[in-house]
Amino acid sequence: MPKQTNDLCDCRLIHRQAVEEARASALAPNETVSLAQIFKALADETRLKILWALEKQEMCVCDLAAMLSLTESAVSHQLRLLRNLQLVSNRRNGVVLYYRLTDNHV
Amino acid sequence: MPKQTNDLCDCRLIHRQAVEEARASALAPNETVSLAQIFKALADETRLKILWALEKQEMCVCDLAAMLSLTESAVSHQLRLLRNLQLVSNRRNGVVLYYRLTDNHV
DNA sequence: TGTATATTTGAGCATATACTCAGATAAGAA
DNA sequence: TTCTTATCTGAGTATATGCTCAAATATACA
Repeated sequence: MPKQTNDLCDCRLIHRQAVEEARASALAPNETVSLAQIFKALADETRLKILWALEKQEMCVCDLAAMLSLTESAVSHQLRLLRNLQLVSNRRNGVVLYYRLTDNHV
Repeated sequence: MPKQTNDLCDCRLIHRQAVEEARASALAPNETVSLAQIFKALADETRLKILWALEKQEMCVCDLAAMLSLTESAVSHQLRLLRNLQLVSNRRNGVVLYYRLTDNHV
C-alpha cells in the first residue's frame, strides 16, 4: 500500500475516495452535537431510572429520591439537566413540584 | 402534607404508593446497566461520527483517522470500546483492518 | 532473517460529570 | 410576620473519560 498525503489531512491515508465519501455524507456538526447531547442524557443510570419511572406516572422530587435511594439534591440536579434538554416538565401544586415526561420518546 | 417514613428508605416520602409502584415497574438493575452502556457508547461525538460513517461503508483505522482529523491511536481506542460492545466488527486484509457495523441498529 | 507499515496498547493528563454538603428560594400555614 | 416544608443552587470532591505520547504487536515483503 503506497503512503499518500493530500489536502484532507496531514496523516496517513489509504483510501482517499472512501474518506471523501465519508466526509461528504457526514452529519452536520450541530447535528452531531445535539445527537450526542441526547444520548448523554440517557447515558446515566440515575437519569434512565427517572425517565423510566416518569413514563408510567408523574412524580415529585422527594418521591423520586425515595425510589432511587438518593438525596433530593442529587435528584434535583439531574432533573435540572433533563429539564434543560426539555425531556421533562413540571407543574407546581403548593410547594410540591410534579415532574413528567415532556412527550415524544423512544 | 404529613411527613412519613417507612421501610422503603430513610428519607422524606409524600406519595408512598407512587414510590412503590415505580419501584415495582422499575427496570432490572442489569437491564439499567446495559441500557446505559449502549447510550454511553453513543454519547460521544467521535464515536457517533465513526458509527455514522461505518453505516455507509467499511473503513480502515487510518482512513477514519483522516476523516476525523484525529490520531490513529485515538480512533483505535474508540474502536476498541465499540468492539467490546459488539457494535462494530473488523476483518483483516494484510496489515489493514477494515471496520464495519456489526448489524442491528437505530 | 530484517525492515516497513498498520494497528494496538498502557501510562499520563486534562476535562467532564455525578454526587454531597451547606445554604438560598418559594409557597403555605400559624 | 414568622415558621415549616419542598425544592433548588453553587462549591467542592472523587471518579470517569477522551486524547496524546511512546512503545509494543502483527503482517507483508525483501
